[in-house]
Amino acid sequence: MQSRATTPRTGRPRSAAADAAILQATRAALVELGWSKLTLGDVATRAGVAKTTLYRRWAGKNELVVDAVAVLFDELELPDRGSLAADIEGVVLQFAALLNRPETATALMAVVAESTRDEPLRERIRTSIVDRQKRLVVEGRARATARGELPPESDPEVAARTADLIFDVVAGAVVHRTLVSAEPADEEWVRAFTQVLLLGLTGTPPTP
Amino acid sequence: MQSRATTPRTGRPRSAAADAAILQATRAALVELGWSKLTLGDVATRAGVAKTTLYRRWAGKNELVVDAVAVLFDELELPDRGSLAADIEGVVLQFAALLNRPETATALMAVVAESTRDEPLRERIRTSIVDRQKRLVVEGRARATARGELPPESDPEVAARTADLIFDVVAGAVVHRTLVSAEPADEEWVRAFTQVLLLGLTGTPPTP
Amino acid sequence: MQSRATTPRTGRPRSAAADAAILQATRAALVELGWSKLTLGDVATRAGVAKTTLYRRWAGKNELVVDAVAVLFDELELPDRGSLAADIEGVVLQFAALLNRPETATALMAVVAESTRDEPLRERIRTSIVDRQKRLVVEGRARATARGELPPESDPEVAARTADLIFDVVAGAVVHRTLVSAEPADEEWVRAFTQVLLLGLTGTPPTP
Amino acid sequence: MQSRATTPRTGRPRSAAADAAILQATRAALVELGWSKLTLGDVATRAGVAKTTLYRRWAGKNELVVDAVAVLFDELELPDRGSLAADIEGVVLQFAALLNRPETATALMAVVAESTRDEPLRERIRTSIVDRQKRLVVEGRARATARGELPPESDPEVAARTADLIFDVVAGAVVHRTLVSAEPADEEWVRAFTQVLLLGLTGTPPTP
DNA sequence: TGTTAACCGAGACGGTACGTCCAGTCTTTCT
DNA sequence: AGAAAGACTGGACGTACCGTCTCGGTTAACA
Repeated sequence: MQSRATTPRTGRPRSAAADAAILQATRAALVELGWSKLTLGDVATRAGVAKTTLYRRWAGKNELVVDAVAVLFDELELPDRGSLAADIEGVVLQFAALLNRPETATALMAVVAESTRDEPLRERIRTSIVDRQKRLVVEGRARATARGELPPESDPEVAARTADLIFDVVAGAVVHRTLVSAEPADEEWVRAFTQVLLLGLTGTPPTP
Repeated sequence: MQSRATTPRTGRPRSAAADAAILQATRAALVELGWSKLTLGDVATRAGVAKTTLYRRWAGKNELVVDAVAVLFDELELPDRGSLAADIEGVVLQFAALLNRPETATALMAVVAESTRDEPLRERIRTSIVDRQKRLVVEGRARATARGELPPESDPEVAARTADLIFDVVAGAVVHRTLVSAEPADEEWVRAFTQVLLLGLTGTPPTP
Repeated sequence: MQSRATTPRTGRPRSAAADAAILQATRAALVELGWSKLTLGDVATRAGVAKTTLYRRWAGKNELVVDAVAVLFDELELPDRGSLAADIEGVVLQFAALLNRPETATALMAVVAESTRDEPLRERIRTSIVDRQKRLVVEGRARATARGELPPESDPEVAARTADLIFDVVAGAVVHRTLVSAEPADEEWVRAFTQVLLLGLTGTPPTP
Repeated sequence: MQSRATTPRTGRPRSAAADAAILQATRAALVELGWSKLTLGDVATRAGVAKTTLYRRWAGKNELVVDAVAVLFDELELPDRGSLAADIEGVVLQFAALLNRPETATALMAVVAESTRDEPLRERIRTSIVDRQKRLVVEGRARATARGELPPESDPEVAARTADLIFDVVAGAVVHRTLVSAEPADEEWVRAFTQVLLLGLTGTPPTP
């Protein structure tokens, strides 16, 4: 979040409680107001903190919101449901549920929009949110390989490229369905999507 | 754009040139400044128009930008390239090129973000942009059916659902690749993506 | 106050009522809070006016206060009391009373302090306040000359220099007595001061 | 660093050098920035001292500036120039020169302005600056009496009142001339002023 | 062919939020 | 216990836009 390299040894240390309170207040404000009506002054007030304290730690609204929202994405898990199809369905449903929370979808899209003009912000999004979730793809793939559902991939570069592709397809489809088409990513849709995806990856339809 | 039902029978009619100038100026401002730094006062100045004139025609920044950007999406075409795989690759590349234009990506994401809190805006996006592009899916499907690449679908509801799914997968994947992963949707990626998609839809890999 | 030369012919004209309300509110705030605790935001609120309106008309606190206070100095008069001594005593007492009003003394000194670093402000003070009051000296002198109490002065430059000197002595003494020495400029003090001044100017003590 | 022999047995003693450095830095900042742009943080930095140290010794900006400026006024002297007129001219010129120094005029006026709302500050100004300079009047008067230029005054209360009046007239006139009228108190003006003052006090014009 | 109503430009209006700066206090470590 | 460093709360600053509201001045359809 902040640089740990520069170790200021003197002076009053920054309040760790303030950080937590600010991120908490940011999420609360996102829920109530949405991205565009969220103001840093209001966040500061909610957190019981002066505006300057907030600006000392984050460069602006975008950076703050990325940090506030990032932690929510770490909740995603990949419980072993016995088959690749079931695993995919499970994680996609979790992801859809996450995007339906009022603080995530609007914030994520807005920040992504800003990031098209702001390279450091894009980098922050990538490291704080995106790359962290690729673990789900890698893990699911490993599990399916162990089960014999997928052939092992020896070339690591091909494996990485495939993982990226899967990630973009899965995350993109869910986001688009939820936000742009504005239709629910419910169980029925998830099942249909999983079937297409699995068939596309393995050439064989999932066995129910 | 505006209601034509109420027919003002007297008085000076609105300048048609102003509309075009404003939309043009909006796109120019988007290119230069991006969504978040675009101001309506600036757009008005660029268009050589009073702010009042602008507000008389659009409710706000979001609505204006949707209209300004919508027309760009109508440029997408589906030239007959002889096979379903080639058709898909062609349109996906067009879409990727469109998202790489500086005025589209940032504007689209920002407006989508706003729309999560603004039902009329969501509706406007859907009618002005999203639904208009589903024609590409429907047309491509019909062409592939005629070629015998896809079996005919008798149930119109199933057809619609499948079209929606394809649309979300295609559009979502390209958007996510371009904006979130921030990697180019180049020919190599498009070929890999098309292969997965086609296999997922037909159970058979595309024949080169 | 503002330039009358540039006559903007288009656009909504500035509200004349706003000007009056702002100056009125400024004086009220000076009475309650004094110079240093007066804030432009508070003045705007009191005047029922937006902060921007205030900044559109005045460059800052200093300029506003000069304008707000200047009008008070125009209340000074020189009633004919029959003799030069009585006239001087009368106007000095008025001046002392004016400086005892809570909105004047603190504001005037603060603005003068600022003006030592701000030439345009100094000019504004001079034209809005100082020079306007020299009329009292000139008028009193003319009246005394007509009465035969003072010899006529033919050289206008000498007359001007003498008027300036008298003005500095009178205004300076009263201000210093009131603000720096912080003693009241009461009738007794004024009488003693007038006696010294008159003797200094004419060589003859005032006749009671 | 070694403690000196006189070091108290407990606690670190206050640095005497810090006091001098702070006052020095205050004067330097006044010269560069003027009263209104002088900040205590900046003074502390210039003095190589922590803000805490500064606040431990002075209550605020006003008190600090009074102390920083007071010492300059002690430079005023009353060298014996042989006649009352010459003595007055000498001290008035000194005073005018002092007020022309950039750190004095602005600071003095600002502090006086504040003092109209701050009784302790007024008291501090009086004891630190004003009353200390009345010695000049008293001394000059005694010298003139010894020379026979002024009659001896037996009643001490009358003497005090007269001294106060002279002080207000002299200081006030010079200050007003310099700061408000913003004209130089040069030799010509001082001579004219002295002539009026002396005639006012003695009934006889000064003998050149 | 003149009315006339809706349009147009310009720009001031009341607001809201911004991001910065400074005052004055507090907390930490070092001397 | 005092000092340096620097984070803290709180509040005003002056700016930028927002979306609305007068103004004076067109302009095209109707009478």
